Amino acid sequence: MDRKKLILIDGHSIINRAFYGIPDLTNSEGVHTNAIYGFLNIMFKAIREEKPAYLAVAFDEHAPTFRHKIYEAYKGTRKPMPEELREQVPLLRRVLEAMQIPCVSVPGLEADDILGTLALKGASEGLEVDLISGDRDLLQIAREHVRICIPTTRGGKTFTRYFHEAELMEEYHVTPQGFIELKALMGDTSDNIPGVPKVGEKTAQELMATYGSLSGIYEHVEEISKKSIRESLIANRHLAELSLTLATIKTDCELPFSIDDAAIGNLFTPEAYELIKHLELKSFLSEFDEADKKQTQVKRTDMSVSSLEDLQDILHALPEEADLGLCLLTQEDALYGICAASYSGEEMVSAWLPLFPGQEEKAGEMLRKELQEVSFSRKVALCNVKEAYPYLGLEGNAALFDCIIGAYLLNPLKSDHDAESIAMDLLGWTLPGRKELFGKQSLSELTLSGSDAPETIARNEALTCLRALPVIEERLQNTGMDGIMRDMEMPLSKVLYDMERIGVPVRGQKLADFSAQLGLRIAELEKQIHEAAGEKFNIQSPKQLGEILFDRMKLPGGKKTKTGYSTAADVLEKLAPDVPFVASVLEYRALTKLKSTYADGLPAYIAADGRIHCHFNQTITATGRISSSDPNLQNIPIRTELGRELRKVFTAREGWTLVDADYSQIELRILASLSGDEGLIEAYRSSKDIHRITASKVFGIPFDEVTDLQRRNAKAVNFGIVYGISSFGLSQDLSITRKEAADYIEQYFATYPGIKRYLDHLVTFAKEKGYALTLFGRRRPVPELSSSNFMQRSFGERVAMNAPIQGTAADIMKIAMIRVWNELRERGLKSKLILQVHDELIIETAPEEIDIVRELLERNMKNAADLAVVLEVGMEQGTTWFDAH
DNA sequence: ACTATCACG
DNA sequence: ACGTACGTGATAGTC
Repeated sequence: MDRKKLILIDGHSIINRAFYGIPDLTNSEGVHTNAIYGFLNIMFKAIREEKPAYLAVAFDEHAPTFRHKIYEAYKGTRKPMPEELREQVPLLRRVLEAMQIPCVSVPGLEADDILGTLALKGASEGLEVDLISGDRDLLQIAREHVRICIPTTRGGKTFTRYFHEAELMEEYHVTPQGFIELKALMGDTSDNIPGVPKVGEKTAQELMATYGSLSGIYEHVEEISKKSIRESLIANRHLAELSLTLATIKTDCELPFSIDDAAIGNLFTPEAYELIKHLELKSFLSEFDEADKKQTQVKRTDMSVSSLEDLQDILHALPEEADLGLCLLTQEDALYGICAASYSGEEMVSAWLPLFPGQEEKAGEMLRKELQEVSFSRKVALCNVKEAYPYLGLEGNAALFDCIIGAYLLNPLKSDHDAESIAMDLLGWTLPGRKELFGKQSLSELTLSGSDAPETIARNEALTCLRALPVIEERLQNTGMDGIMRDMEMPLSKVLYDMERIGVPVRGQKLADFSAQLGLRIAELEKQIHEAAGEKFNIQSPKQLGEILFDRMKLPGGKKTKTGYSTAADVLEKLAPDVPFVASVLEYRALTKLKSTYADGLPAYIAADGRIHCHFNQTITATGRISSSDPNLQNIPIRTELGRELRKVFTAREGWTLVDADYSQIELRILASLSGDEGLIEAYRSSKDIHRITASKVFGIPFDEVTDLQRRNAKAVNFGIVYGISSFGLSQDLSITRKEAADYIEQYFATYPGIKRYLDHLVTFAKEKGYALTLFGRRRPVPELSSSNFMQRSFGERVAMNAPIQGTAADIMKIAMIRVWNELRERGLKSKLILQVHDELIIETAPEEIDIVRELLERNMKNAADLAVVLEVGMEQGTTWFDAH
């Protein structure tokens, strides 16, 4: 006979996990909801999978409690609960109550003890018990009919590890009782368990493995070979015994609660619906709504296809207007399979075709023919469209829709977007992710072993795209971002793909020469530094360097970070003028940075064609900028003379030229235009040096009498404004007092009152709406604005001021890139866009096209937006990037 | 896996 | 009183 299931949840442990595992979420009133969201996710997942008859959640009476606070000598080291989490606990309890799920808490009892007691009670009453906790302490409760479930949340995805006695034995080589004794030996500062001094994790495990139990260890204590361990064990026997008591979870508490009270009734009550709706946890509402519920359970048919021809027939037979979900399963430029999903009446159908090496070409041909070369427009939804372009091509009539990009636009704060998180967030589907299904195996390994994981992933991804497409489209429309998706991001994805494909030409030999040259100087410096210090140490270790500088050499200015002294450049620079040693360290730092990151780091990325094909990431930044990685070509040195030398290795192909165009002060010009401040707009119309004009106006002196220092200060204020000015930040940058910085800012705002009005408006707007907007309607949520924490809130205010400016600049550059790229193609030019560095574009240009390219670059960049001020573009050219910028 | 540092806009 | 400029990615050291 099957035993019924009881699920017990460790309330505080799981809500903590959820809080730290899920990015900040708020409803439109600013109530934080990420922990509630994560908790409910874990709970619903368990309910779906285990179909329990009973469910209860245990809480400590006062959060956070310190376990065993009777033992005063060992003060707790647990951090206090952040306000953003604290406020969610009572809300969660209300939701649970509304769902008629009992929350058990008893004054004077730890949640652990309640859970232990209930688990054993449930098991003895004939139930199968699942105990869900993020806390490994509960592992000691594992036994027959009691399973410990530990969920892990990463980037919004949740998976669970299950522990019976066997798994415990496998991982820790102990029984549940042994687990308590293990912990008693090694101690646990977060639970205030002292443990035996000198015995850490390793020793404790060895001892337990050898003697089997704590009493076994003490029976044979004289046999322990390590003297220090043996003596500590003997001397601290009382601590071991105390720790054992402290580490043991009670299983025999008197509880005013019986298992019957945990019987699951109707979870989906109207009260719970209202609460969840108010919290705007929309993905859970579908659990409530019967109609929605049916919709997510649309019938699906999985077709297996054995040849490209068969797949082609299926695609060919589809109605012309039918939208598609598509997954091209790729890894490292190889195609492992194709899955297409569509509707057949009310039903969803997915067709999966595994592929073998060598079939790429034919597969691409077929896909282009059936999906792209059609004479009507159909929507094809997929994930990571850049990876599909090699097969689908850049031409084509079907409207490609990248769900990942759509999901990014809807929430650019989320760390990584993938099909599984889209399925969860937008469809309420709980799907296994690649990490779970693939483990550490590659696609080629999985294919060889005949695993069905690739098929599962591909089908789920294609179906998710098919179903998520209308949801994302609707949300983009509701948020006014459908235009950005269609006219900016999707076209841009082609441009970025093409730039990645073409790559950037790099001279490997020059890098090697530069590396050798740096190596010589680094060796000299290293010798010099070690001699001056009087001992050899690792200069690259902030810890060791800090000790030498501030403990041994007694230099002023110690302490800054949590871990110890700060040895950051701005700290050292204040010491450098007086201390040659410090100057050497700074030079050493600069040179090793150049060597390791660039001179030695870049060659690994040079492909067989002599070029670097970096990734231009379209779904990373909070503001809408592109980022570059593997390698990052957007942070190649320029600010120092030596670093700048590196740019000489970026050399156009034989006979060609790099044409480099950059926007001049684009962010400040955007600020002038968006704020409508007449002073700043007029300043730009006069087309004189903007920082000098600002200095002249702010300090009230004639333009020609502005000193270099005054100009530099004005420039710093201009920058500061764009970052969301604060007197502290400015004072740091200029090495002046906060008061002086505040005076500058006040003067600045008096000079340009429109700027002040505009920045205030941006903060008010973001506070009201919960997000910041660019000129083109791109959103950035700013949940920090409703934080009760001053620091966080101030950060939110700066973000509210910066995001529209930085984001609008990013939008304008994206428009320019699309136009430049299109024109290059339409005119059949050979020259190629190869690099973007936020306000700079580089085109590798054929000799006969230089004039054409210069003209079209400048025109398209200038006209990308119609602002109240001109978008000035600077233009240079040269054989190398050094000469062209 | 996390922190400190530093390269760029 | 709080302790910071905005946005990224790579490397080395530390735990």
